[in-house]
Amino acid sequence: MNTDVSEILKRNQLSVTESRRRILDLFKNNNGALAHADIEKHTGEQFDRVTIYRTLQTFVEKGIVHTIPTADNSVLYALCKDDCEPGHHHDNHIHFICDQCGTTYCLDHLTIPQVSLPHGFRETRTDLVVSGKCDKCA
Amino acid sequence: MNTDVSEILKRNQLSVTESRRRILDLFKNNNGALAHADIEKHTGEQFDRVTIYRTLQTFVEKGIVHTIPTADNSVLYALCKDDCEPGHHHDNHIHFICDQCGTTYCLDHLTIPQVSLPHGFRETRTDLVVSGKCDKCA
DNA sequence: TAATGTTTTGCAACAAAGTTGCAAAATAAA
DNA sequence: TTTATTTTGCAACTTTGTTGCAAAACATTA
Repeated sequence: MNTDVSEILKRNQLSVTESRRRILDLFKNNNGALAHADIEKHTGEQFDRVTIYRTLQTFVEKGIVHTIPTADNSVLYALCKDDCEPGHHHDNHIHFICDQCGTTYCLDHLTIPQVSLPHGFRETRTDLVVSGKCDKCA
Repeated sequence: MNTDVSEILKRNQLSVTESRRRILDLFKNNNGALAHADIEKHTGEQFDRVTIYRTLQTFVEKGIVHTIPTADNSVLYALCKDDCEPGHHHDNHIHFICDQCGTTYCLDHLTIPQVSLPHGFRETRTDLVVSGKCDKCA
């Protein structure tokens, strides 16, 4: 599985470092969104805060992960599907955040409906985030 | 117009103070969303940062303003329509944020479409935020 | 309108989140 | 293996938000 993540890094012209491998692995083995703090914990505080910030930023730029805006204003990151490219995300799916357990779900099968904007407005990104209680907490 | 905002404050069982009047007045005369920093500037740094935080929090609790989650993870606040009640917002409209000028529009006439969640998931809040270029910047 | 009780404000101190510059270490290329 | 490039970790800093508490502002009643 480490070979797996190494491949992804190489495909994105990134040098394969331990922090990048570990963090990307975390996303692969965790189908949900992760906050900066989650990553810090799950990696056993092995990496510097700054390194994690920079790694996440790099991943977003390369289209490996995308950010999710939340109502309580914390940044979440989740893996992109394969059709994302550097600088151009295609993550037009709906996100669900459970208020109780905090888990964030990428509802890949639910696409964001087309919004007909007023005249002259041009869309570049749309986020649809639902919060409430997930099936485990309801 | 100050009578106007005083009325709103009283209606919500809030004592009428200068900061509350000034900040609510700002929202009334600015049909768009405001960030904490905007309010600080527009009030000429007359009020303490803490006061502004607390005032905004109070307004959100009372259903006078609502928050808007943004992709770049800054909190925005906008006036609620009249049908909002304490602890229960009805701001199910779409928000548009212009990447260029930073203005946030409440697209009141565009309602958020119903999302059919997976079995067992219960919705309490839905945010749909579109970003791009507004009619003035496009 | 003056006196009283309650609420709100501003200050200080703190906590959390994120950024930047730079030398040392790790990775890639030769 | 050596050299060049990239990434990391540290330190210091900025920005954003929170909390406790005394002083000031507000609301209430007489």
